[in-house]
Amino acid sequence: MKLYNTLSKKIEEFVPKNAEQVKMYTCGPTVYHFAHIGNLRTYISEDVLQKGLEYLGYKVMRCMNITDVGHLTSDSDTGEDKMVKGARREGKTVYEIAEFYTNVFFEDLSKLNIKKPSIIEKASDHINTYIKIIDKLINDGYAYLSNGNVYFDISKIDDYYKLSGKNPAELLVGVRDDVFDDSAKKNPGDFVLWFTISKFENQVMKWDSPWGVGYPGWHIECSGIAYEMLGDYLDIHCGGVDNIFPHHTNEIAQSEAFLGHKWCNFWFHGAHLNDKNGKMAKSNNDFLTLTLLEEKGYDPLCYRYFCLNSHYRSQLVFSYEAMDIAKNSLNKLKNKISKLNKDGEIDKKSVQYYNSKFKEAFCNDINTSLMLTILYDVLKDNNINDATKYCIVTDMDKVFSLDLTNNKNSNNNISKELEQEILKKIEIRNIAKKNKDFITADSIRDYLLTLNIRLIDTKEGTTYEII
RNA sequence: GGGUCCAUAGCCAAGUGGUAAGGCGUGGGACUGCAACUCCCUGAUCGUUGGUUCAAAUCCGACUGGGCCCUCCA
Repeated sequence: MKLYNTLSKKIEEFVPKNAEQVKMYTCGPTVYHFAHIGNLRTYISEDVLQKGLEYLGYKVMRCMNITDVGHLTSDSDTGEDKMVKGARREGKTVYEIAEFYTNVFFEDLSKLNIKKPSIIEKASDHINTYIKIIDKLINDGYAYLSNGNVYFDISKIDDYYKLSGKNPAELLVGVRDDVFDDSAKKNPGDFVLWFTISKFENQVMKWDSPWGVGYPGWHIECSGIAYEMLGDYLDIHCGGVDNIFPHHTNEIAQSEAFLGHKWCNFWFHGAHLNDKNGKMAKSNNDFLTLTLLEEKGYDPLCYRYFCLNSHYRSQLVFSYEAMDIAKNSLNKLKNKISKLNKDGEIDKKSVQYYNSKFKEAFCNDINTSLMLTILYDVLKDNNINDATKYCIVTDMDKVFSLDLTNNKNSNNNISKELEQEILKKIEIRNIAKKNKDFITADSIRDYLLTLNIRLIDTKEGTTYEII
């Protein structure tokens, strides 16, 4: 398949080291707050990537970290740990905060039909690995101790800026106001591998290390977990574009210095979700959560559809108008599919034809928009029967994961009592219609609509559907 | 200041040199007591401007307008 690689800035043929298995690493959340829907967009993109690869026949071994420690508001040694900040905000311990938001995160994934990675590791469970790596980096001259912290010396790496494409000579350090120059660093771009207690009095999670009691820097956790769980080589590393610099840049520096060889061939980055004013970020405290969307009447899968309609490398602008469109489109789509007659002989040639079109679109740098178009093409195709269409749709939904064939609002899901009541009302309405008492007839129709039950009048009689 | 990406109909969006996919909406029609649902029909020469080419939305330049990054962030 063809996939854009941030490392080369080109679309390349994706080839895993092992022909059948893909080792995929995904940067997970820092569990100090709710995930916002922009965060979730990246996980949706990664989910489509994983499922698409599986659709092509690969076995995907996917690992994700949960950051529950050592993630500072700033990477210089000022600022405050996010976990500590979250804990103080809510009057809980950092452990409670981590557990609570980890669970909420998994619930969000589940609502969006995102497959949970088979390997999920907490940052705090791999301290020994970080220590082992840092120790070797110091011994090999890549890292140094200064003012109580261990720093990575970026001058020891030839192409440190390769992933980010930045020009070091023109890079301004500390463009942002809240970033301070750390005089303990040899180079302004050096980053912390291990903090000691001397820097933070209020850090709760801390461990003993050869350099004193403290905690790991943010970047080392992904390198450590990936190394321990997936070994010396990665096929693809994923994350949001904001991670390109510095997080992924630093991961490459650490991991390759430690391993002594190239670590990961492919870097996959999802573009951001913006609102009309630009970036949606947690820091402005006014971010949209999946729960909020649900409260406003949007099924989480509408959001998934919304994301699938655009390309993962294009910035996407969120608006309620766009959500309404997605909701409407998905409903219509599901409605059409639910009316397909599943009985009949399946035309294998057509199945194969559309499968290959579908794969082709996926293999073209994950063109989800085109994949959806193919789905619509299938439904419109007059040369194939319903059973064949149903078969193809079911197959495609392995990647889409939009619950296309299982309608939650199916009429089967209502109680017998309600069903009886509806049928009785329909009967009364029929009589009213016969007597040209349209006021009564329409009031029944309107009443049922308030219960999200829509009457459908056909020549054969009146039926209903749950909307 | 440096870097980078983008600009296609009302909205979302595909398109990677040969004369503009798809979805939603809108308008019209069929159906209906009226509607809803469903079905049929319906729209753009691709930000502006130069250039390369037999041929450009697609390549190059300029301009305009945006987004993002430059150690919080998916």
